[in-house]
Parts: sequence; C-alpha cells; structure tokens
Amino acid sequence: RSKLHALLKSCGDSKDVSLGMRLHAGIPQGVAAEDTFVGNLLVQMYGKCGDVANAQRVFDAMVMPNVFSWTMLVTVYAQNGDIEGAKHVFDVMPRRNIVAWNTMVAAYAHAGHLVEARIMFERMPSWDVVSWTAMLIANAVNGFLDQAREVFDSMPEKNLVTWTAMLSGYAHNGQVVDAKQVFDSMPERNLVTWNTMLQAFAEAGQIDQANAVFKATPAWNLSSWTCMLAAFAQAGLLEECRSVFDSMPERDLVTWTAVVQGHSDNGDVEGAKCLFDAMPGRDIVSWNAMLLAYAQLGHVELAAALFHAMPEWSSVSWVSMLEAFRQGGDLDRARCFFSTIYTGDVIVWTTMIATYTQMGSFHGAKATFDSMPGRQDD
RNA sequence: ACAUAACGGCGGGGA
Repeated sequence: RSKLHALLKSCGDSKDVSLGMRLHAGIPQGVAAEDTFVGNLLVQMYGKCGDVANAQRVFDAMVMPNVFSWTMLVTVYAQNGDIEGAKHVFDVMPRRNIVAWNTMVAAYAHAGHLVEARIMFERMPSWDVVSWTAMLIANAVNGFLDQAREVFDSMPEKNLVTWTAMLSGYAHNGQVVDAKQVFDSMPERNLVTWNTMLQAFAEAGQIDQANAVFKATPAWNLSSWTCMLAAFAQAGLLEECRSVFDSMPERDLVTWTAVVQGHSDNGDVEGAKCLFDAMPGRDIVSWNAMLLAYAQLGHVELAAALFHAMPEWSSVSWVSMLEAFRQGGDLDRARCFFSTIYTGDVIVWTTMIATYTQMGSFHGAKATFDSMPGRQDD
C-alpha cells in the first residue's frame, strides 16, 4: 500500500493518467471501494491528472468515504476550475472541517471572486494561517494590494507561504519595489520565494536585476530556468535565452513553449518552428504559441494550416487566427472565420470588433457589439 | 497512512 501510495502520487505529480489507470486496473476488484485509503489515493491521482469524471467515479463507488475523501473531492473540482462543482460537493458533505472551508476560499480567490471568497471566509467557524493567506490572495489577484497588505499585517500568524504570497501579489501587480522590500524582510526563504522574486524583476523588465537574483539563487528548478530564459527573450536577448535553454539539465512542456515563444517574440519564425517540431509533446498552450507566432509575423497561410492541424482549439486559438487575418487585411476571411466560432469568450468578440473598427467598418463593429451574448455594460 | 494556501509558457481592450 505504501508502494501504491508513492506510485499514484508520482502519477499525479507528473499528470501521467495512463500510468495511473494501469495502476488502478491492477488493484483487485472492490479494493478501491472498500479500502477508503486506497480510494482516496485514486481520487487524488485522477484529480491531479485533470480527470474529474474518474475521480468522481471512484468516489461514488466508495463504501465509507471519510472526511479526507470529501475534502479531496472538493479540491479535485476546485483545482480543475469547476467552482460550482466544488461548491456542490462542499454543500452536500456530511461534516465540513477547516480544510474544506479553506479549499473553497482559495478556489474563489484564484478565480478572482473576491466577494464570494469573503462570504465564505466570514461564515467559517474558525480560521488558521491558510484561511488568512487565501484571503490575502483573493485581494491580491484583484489588484487590491493595499487590502492584501492589510490582511497580511493583521494576520495573527504568518508562515513562509504567507510571505511568499504577499511577495507574489506585488510581483504580479508590477510593484517590484514593494516586492523587493518583502523579499528583504522575510524571515526565511525557499526556492519558490527566490523564483517569485526573479519573476517580479522579469515582469518589470529589469533583466539585470532578474539575472542577479537568478545567480544568487541557491539551487534552481524548472521554474527558475524557464522564468530566466523567458526573461532573456522578453529583453531581446535571444542568445542568452538559448544558452539557458541549452544548458538546462531537464526541460518540460512549459520550458519548450517558452523558448518557442522567445524565438517568435524576437522575430525568428524559423527558429520557433524548428523548436516546435522538436518538442517531445505539445499541449493547447504550445500550439497556440506557435499559431500566434505565425499570426503576428504575418504568415497567414502557415497559420491557417497549423490551425487545421491542431488537435483542439481554445479562445486563444480563435483570437490568433483573427489576428492573422487582421494582419493580412483580410476582413472577409476574418468575418467568415468568426461566424464559425460558437464558444468564443469576450476577448474573441472584442478582437472581432477591433478588426472591423480597424478596417473602417463601423457598421460591422456595431452589429457585432450589439449581438454579443452576455455583454456587461459597466 | 491520505485532504487546503505561495513560483515558470499562449490572446483583445483598458489603465
């Protein structure tokens, strides 16, 4: 069982759902249902792999789900972006503990639903450092750094995660001076802390400072290297970007996508395509990055071909194609393409409106604007 | 024994 534990955990960490399924299939019939511990491990593994349906299926078959099973199921929905689903499980679970409450507050926080996060938080029977940190994040992701700071300052207890969350809030809000101040006053640091500080300088375009933090970091992981190579690319230093990429001891999908984008950002489509073809695997983000490279660099036909070769599409794909047609001044194809989209979000619609506007078709822009579903006029 | 918060890669407008 402890072996199974380690194996299923590693499937979750590496999102290897096919190995997870093989392990699941190797467990004797009924064990996953009757042995709550084993069932929990499977629910968690499927959740981490993004397979919510199988997580739910294992859970449903469990004879005696315990409080771990229930809170894990809440986490599964929350971490896969289904807040409604998480809330539903939360509402029907027989006994709610602080971990379940914290999970819900954090889910709302990351989705940017500050009001809901606050309502949850206020209804909690008690709070701990995780609850407070989640509320700090809820404020920070909405750009309310002063309120986040108030939460931070008034917390009865802080730990390394709290400090790093505050640092991260400043980092992503462009407040690099405040970020540095937090970093300098932290009682302790770990690799996440160092990476967050690196990201703060990188996002602020302060490449020398970023490089200094990178060099001073006691040890690196994939996040550190990837952040640094992306920072070099964004600063127009493609050679340095490449040298980080070439010297990294390991690479993952995120790394590969970052280096593809680094080349496209610096106008090197051929380099981007070479790397894209050499990638060991591709996900929707990497396909979109390559698609956008073609779109932004004016390769309409290559973009169209790539679009049709993609295994799946997202709103980013639609926007990239519209961008390609807009770049090429081809309003007809943009309009025709747009009419085939059924699931576009507000950004897709805004891009189409901008395309009409830019081509001088105010009627088209207005008509599109008027037919937008669920438009918020505030 | 197993559950919750912090770090890296893709899109429009706005500031």
